[in-house]
Amino acid sequence: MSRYNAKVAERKWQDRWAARDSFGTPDDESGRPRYYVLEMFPYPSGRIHMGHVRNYTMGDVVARYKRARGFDVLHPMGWDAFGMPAENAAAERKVHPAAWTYQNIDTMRGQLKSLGLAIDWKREFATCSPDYYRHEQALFLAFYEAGLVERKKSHVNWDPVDQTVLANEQVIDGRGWRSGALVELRHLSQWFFKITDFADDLLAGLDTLDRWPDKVRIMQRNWIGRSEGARVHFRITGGEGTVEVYTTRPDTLFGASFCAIASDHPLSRQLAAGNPEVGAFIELCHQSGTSEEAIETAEKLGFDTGLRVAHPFDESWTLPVYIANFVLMDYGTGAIFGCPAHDQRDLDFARKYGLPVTPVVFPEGETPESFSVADKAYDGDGVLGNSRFMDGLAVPAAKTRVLDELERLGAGTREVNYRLRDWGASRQRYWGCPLPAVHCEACGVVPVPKDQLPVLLPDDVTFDVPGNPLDRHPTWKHVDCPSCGAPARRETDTFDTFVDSSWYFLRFCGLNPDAPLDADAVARWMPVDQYIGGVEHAVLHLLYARFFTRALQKCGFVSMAEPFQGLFTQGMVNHETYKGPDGKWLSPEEVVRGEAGLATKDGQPVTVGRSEKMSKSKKNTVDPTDIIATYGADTARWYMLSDSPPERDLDWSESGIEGAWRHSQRVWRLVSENADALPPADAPAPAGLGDAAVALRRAAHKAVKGVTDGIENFRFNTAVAQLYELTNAVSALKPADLGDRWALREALEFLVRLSEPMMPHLAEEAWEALGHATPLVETAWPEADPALVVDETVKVAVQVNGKLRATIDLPRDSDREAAEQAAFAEPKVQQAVAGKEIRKVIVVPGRIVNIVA
RNA sequence: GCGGGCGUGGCGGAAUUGGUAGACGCGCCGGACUCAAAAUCCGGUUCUGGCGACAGAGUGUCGGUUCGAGUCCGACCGCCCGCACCA
Repeated sequence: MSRYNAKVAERKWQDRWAARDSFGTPDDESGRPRYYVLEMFPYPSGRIHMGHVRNYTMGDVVARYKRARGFDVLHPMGWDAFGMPAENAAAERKVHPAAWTYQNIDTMRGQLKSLGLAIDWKREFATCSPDYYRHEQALFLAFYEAGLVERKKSHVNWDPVDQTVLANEQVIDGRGWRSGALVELRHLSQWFFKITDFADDLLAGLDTLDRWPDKVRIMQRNWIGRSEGARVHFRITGGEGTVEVYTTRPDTLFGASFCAIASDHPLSRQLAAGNPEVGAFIELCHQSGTSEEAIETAEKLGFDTGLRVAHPFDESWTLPVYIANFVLMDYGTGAIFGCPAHDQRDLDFARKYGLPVTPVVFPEGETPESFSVADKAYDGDGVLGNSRFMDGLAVPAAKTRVLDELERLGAGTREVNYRLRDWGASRQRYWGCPLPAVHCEACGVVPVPKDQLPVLLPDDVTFDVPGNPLDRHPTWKHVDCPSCGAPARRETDTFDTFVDSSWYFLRFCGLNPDAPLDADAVARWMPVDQYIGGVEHAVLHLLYARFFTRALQKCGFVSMAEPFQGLFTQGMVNHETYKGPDGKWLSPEEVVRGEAGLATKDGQPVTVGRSEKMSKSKKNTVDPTDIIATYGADTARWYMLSDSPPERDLDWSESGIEGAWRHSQRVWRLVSENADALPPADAPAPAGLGDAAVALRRAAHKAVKGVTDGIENFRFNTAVAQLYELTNAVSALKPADLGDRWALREALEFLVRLSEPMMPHLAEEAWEALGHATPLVETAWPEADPALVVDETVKVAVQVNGKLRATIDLPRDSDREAAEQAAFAEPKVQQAVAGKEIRKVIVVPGRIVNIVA
């Protein structure tokens, strides 16, 4: 018997699959059902990490399984290749972003191929290739014509020292990551996709996505954030104009004690012009960075403008107007009214600035006399009080009433509002798809005509100074206006990389050289049947891709609105963290397992931290290449699927991977030890199988059902457990006669066939050893015999007052009476009910008998 | 801060969706084989008490619904993810 040599066998089968084009995409009308499985394509960061291995292994299991079930499968791979890290590398290491990116792609392609993935590599592309992004530019022009593109001002993080726009992740505690300077908020004209045009449709579409995780749908629903409320006009007293306030709680208007406007509200800016103190406060507000998180967690600050506004229902009641750092200009009208009694943030604000707190909603049993608010706002249901015409009404009725009243008086209107903002899609960076537009003094903004595409990125750029290399390129931006021919300036913004990933799944259907999409191919393959990726993309990427598909539908490119029929979000790969005596992080290779626990190689004690996402900064990474070199791809794949449920985080452990490796060796041993003694591959079942043979057959057919169900339901860990059980059953049988050996062949063949999606190379090698000339990838999935899947007898639990007292074996179809009788016959049961009155007997056939005494 | 999720033996987890909690794997303990070790094979392994048969407790915490709760409801605690220029 030979030991299984993973290195040799994996190479052999990868070559053989490639030679047979085993994973090519059938593009003819085969009549077979089609299945499109896609994993989120990777950013070519340098090397693959375990998260990639997990993601692509899961997709590969689905792809191989569906192929075995007779589907034509599309399973492609590409590269999300534009983005900031390439520019950072360019600045730090003087390597061109393109060179860096393509080098990384080569490395990572090699690593992925070593995993033996069932991918059609002929469809590979990188989004940074002009062959891809020229089509993206064409799509942009179509969107522009369809009115889905808009230019408007929005704010960015500006680093005043580096003179550059910062991404949110480059802002640390309100300072630029390189310069350390306090960031400023700047307004720039930017390009937007009008995703808000589709807000209602994106919301409604969620209800049709029944193969998406509920949590993702809930997150998207909350992100879109549709709310029904009111726009209320607060007239400025002793001056001109109104403050327009959006609220979802107009019922609490009589509890108002102030109004607050955003720091970049037009009124704030107007006031700043005449008052340097206001200007200084606004500047203070702008020093936290633009992220919502930074704004929301910053200390709540307000500035009393001295302005007062009249209450919409009482001219004589005036409220102060504050500028507040927690009011967002992007949401609603950029102004709120504060009702401290019923909103925690307003309450904190009111306490800080000494503003009145008047409760107007009272929980059941409370009255305006009995109820007061101390340091906790009341945001529950109740009945209105202190509220004039709303007194005595419940909250929903009060809302209707106050809206009617506002509209009657012309003091406000009903308004539906969305939290969702338009998609700001332009970036002041080099390594992205150039935005095909020209700025002309006479004609304004002019899109680049279709026949002048692509707008190519210039190669000769430098990264020695911060800022956008396109902007300071000596010649690139100087062009003639496509409209009037006068000298003009090319747009130097590039696309947000989310644009690239919003249509790549459509491009995979068919690489049409002449157009962005191949309509027939898209119709054939879309929508994606199963999309797999991390939850971190639950909102942005997935929402943008849904928007893009709708926009493409509107422009006539595709016929469907929803790109991803099934979605699965997998967990991260974690690893323990280690620290040496000096408090510095240690990598797993630097740590050895000694007698007294973990230590460094020179005997220093090691502190073991909890398991966290693998990251370079904590040095708790494990390189897949090392694992594949040591154990083989199959073992790595198997471990990725075993133990942890796919949606949950997986803890990488050395002993776990060794367990997986032992299993692969065990399967190989069982096959190679038995192969010679087995009856031929297609021998008919001999008559009169013994008990052991029948028992093994039952185990084998149950495994077929269990593994099939596990894969279908994305419960790969339970599928793996089924295969372990089958392996145990196979190794338990010591064949005594031909019948045993026949059953052994069946069980071994099932084991190998069912293992193929998880460990394809070993399965192929074992299949060949079992005497098969046709590779497994061309062999159908087995069918379980229903008669062998169910047992003849079932174990039924007998409880007395909910406590387990006995278990009884009963024929599968026993009725209630038989179960009850057998239960009472048990001595333990007799003992437990002795001297008690039987009040009730609950029988769940095949499950449980519960005697209530 | 807001939104979403998760929590079960020493560890990763399973539990036909309200019906025997702990499948399967890891680790550990004991045994076989071996001069020895590795590898492999067999047995045991939730906790507490007991030599034992057995008894009791037990799914983050507290409470509730039910004949019956890991599963449903309420409150709390802890951890993780996202927050619009990271991808």
